[in-house]
Amino acid sequence: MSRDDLPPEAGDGTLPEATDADRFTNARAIRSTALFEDYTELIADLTEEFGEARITDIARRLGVTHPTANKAVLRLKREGLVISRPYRGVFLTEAGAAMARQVKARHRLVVRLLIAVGVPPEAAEMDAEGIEHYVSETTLKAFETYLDGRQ
Amino acid sequence: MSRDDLPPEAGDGTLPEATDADRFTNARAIRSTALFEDYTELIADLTEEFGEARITDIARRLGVTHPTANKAVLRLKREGLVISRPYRGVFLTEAGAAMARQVKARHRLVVRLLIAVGVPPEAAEMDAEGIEHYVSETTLKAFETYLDGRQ
DNA sequence: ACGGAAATGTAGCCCGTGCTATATTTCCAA
DNA sequence: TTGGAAATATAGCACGGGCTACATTTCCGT
Ligand SMILES: [Mn+2]
Ligand SMILES: [Mn+2]
Ligand SMILES: [Mn+2]
Ligand SMILES: [Mn+2]
Repeated sequence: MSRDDLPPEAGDGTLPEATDADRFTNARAIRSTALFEDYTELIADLTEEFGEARITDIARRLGVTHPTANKAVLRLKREGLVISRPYRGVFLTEAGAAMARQVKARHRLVVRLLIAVGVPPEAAEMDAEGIEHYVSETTLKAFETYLDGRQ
Repeated sequence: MSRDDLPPEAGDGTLPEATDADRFTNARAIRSTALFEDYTELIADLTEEFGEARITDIARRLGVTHPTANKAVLRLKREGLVISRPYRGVFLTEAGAAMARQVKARHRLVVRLLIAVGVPPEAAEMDAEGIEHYVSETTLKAFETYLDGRQ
């Protein structure tokens, strides 16, 4: 039952295959940023709609309590993604706005692709909320190419 | 700046749209089961390869330390997904095996679809590790239909 | 102008998911 | 057979991300 011989890399000179651990490690790394992505995207939406993003509105749209949203905003602030003053609205920094733009683009593209392969729009919108965070640049490019190529 | 008038449901008799909060709540729920899904799938793989799933092998394949894997196995045990005796291997219960089968099928289907729309296999495999957990039954069905329909 | 309602902030709890350090057990080779 | 290496278990720390309860501040209608 020896399994010490699982190839950590190929014996020859070739690049090692992306190992299982790489995949899982990648997924864990993404998981830790997914929440920030959802927050920045949402704050961008609210700011566009109302001129500011209030804690209460953020919390309601996310389906969490406001203390939860408040804590998350503190983390966002710590990471330099938003600015805010006590008892006032939350606003994206340039870094936050950049993240929001990128995430929103990914979100839309994922929804479009899902619909293009036959997923009902409702389900596409629902599933995309999770999927969007795990779609790499490479895959995004492929989605674009696919969508362009079909008319 | 009044936003108390955001429609919680449509004024008429129609079903309320899946609201933003629903989407995020759904994604949060899935996030909390994704780890179990990866573990059961991996334990099934190791069991098939070696006749048992050892903590060390689980940890190495996931790219975490063995105390982390050990703790996770305790949670899996608590949820009735695995059985194990101290200092021995880990084995799936019927429920765990069922989860593993379902997750593996989803994993493969997601990879196949990504490749079918032009994603390079390497990237497909990488991204699928995260995406797989967020694909609903409805979307899975659509993937199957799409893949069948293209020859 | 002010009093109550709404919004925001904070404290403190729970549990998950990672880690390091250390103890214990099992296994294998000499 | 036994001693050391490998595997496993456990303790304890950190932090994320959820909650409730309560304090504070802001806002608005009378
Ligand atoms: Mn999302
Ligand atoms: Mn999104
Ligand atoms: Mn996975
Ligand atoms: Mn998988």
